[in-house]
Amino acid sequence: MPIRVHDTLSRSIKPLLPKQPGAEYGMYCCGPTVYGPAHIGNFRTFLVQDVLRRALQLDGLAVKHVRNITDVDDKTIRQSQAEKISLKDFTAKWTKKFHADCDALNMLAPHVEPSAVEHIPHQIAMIEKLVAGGHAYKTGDGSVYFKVCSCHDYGKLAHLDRDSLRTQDTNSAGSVNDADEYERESVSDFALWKARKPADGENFWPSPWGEGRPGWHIECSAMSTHYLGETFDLHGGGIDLCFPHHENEIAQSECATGKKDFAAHWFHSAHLMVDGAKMSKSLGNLYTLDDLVAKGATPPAVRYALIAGHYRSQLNFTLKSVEDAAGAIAKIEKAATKLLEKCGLSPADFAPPVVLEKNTAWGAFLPAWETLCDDLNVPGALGKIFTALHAANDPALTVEQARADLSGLGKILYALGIRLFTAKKDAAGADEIPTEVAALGAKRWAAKQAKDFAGADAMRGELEKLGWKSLDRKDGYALVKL
RNA sequence: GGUGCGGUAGCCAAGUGGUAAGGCCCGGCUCUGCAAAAGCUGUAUUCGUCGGUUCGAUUCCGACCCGCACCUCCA
Repeated sequence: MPIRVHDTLSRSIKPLLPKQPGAEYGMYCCGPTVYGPAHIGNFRTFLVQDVLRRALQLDGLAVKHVRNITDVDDKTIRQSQAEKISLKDFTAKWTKKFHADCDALNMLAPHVEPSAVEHIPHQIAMIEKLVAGGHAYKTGDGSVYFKVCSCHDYGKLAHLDRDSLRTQDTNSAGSVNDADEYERESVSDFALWKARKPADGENFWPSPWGEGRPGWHIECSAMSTHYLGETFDLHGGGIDLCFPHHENEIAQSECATGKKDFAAHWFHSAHLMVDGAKMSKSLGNLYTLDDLVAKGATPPAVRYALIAGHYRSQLNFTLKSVEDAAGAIAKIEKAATKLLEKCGLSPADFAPPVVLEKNTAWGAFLPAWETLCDDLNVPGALGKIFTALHAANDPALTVEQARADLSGLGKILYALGIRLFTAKKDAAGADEIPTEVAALGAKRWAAKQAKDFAGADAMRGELEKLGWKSLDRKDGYALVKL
């Protein structure tokens, strides 16, 4: 059963299938502009794409995931100059940080991660095609603009009316769109190539139109078609990219190639809100992963919190949602541990996707998988996971059923990118029990066995002062850090 | 003004033309010397408001109220 998700172009839910059975499934996602640490809003989008990719792979598709790095624009240039380092060193630094955060959030690396700067020749080649085809023109300063009126179905993605576009003279920020200032023929025309300006410093490249740098939109068109072909399967990004970025990508790509189906499917995810408000620097609610970790959050819990809402709905992110997520993960771990015990396995054996027998079984987790396949309904799937987990706790469950359930759980958690038992591994070193604590624990246990409850309780108080507590069972106890 | 989305329990969040998944929190029970942990279990006569269609609507239609996003380089 193919995975079905919403397509922005047709405004409908469509199955995700390669053009021919067995063919590679090409998905292109607009990546980050590396001028600082990415914030959790960026990661929500990348995380949703990561879940989609994992699900597609689990469904048997040969996915080729391409996600670019935008490493030249006003912000990267301005910041690198401010720090007095080269653009290359500057963007390398933040690309590295981005990768580290992605790893922490358990995101699969894209198969190809092209840099915009390294693909300037491809961009120039595409611009040349557009100029030759009458879709672009050079202005007096050596810039090149895309001629929007040469593209008859411009606006088809965002469903915008071209006439209103051309007459619009202010943007949402209230600033005036002055066509004359840029020598543009129309305010809706956009830059393909930006002529070199003094403020660019050393950051310019040669082109048939003179020195300069590429416009933002052309980067993605050139890189996506270079790695995935002139028409490919799916293009994704945050909903804000729908217009103008994706609209412009469609226009320039289809005008350059002459083909009308640049991307077969447009996959957009809704924005993240923080504490009920739009994220913004001025509100001080623009969290990075490091910010959250500093507040005590763990990356797995952040991942869970960020994917726990449906991708087409705005998600209101709060610190409490991360705490709730940590509790939910712990609950899954407990139930998984029981299943593992039933099968005679240990948490160390659980590495999604769990390979048991042929690993084809879904067990009680089939409903969760089916829900995920239905427009990537992560919150619905999570609900079905917990329902299945309750059922799996039934003492009457056979080992055979437990193994099937474990296989299904491993697969659905793989799709969601939720790793279990990571905290224990990390804490193994940190939780080393100091000898005095161990001695005190043993003494308390002995007192308790001797029914000296007052003494035992007193020693429990001492343990707590040392930051430890004793979890007693019938046959023994375990010391854990508070 | 244009385009689009949403209002479901204390919080978060699915879903369906036939009388509301799940998570967090909270309550109860079991277990326990007491706790903790763990397991079980309980909590929306109700799904923004008002109409309409229907045997029946939270789910379809209309109106309204409220909130949100995008509208030229923000994921």
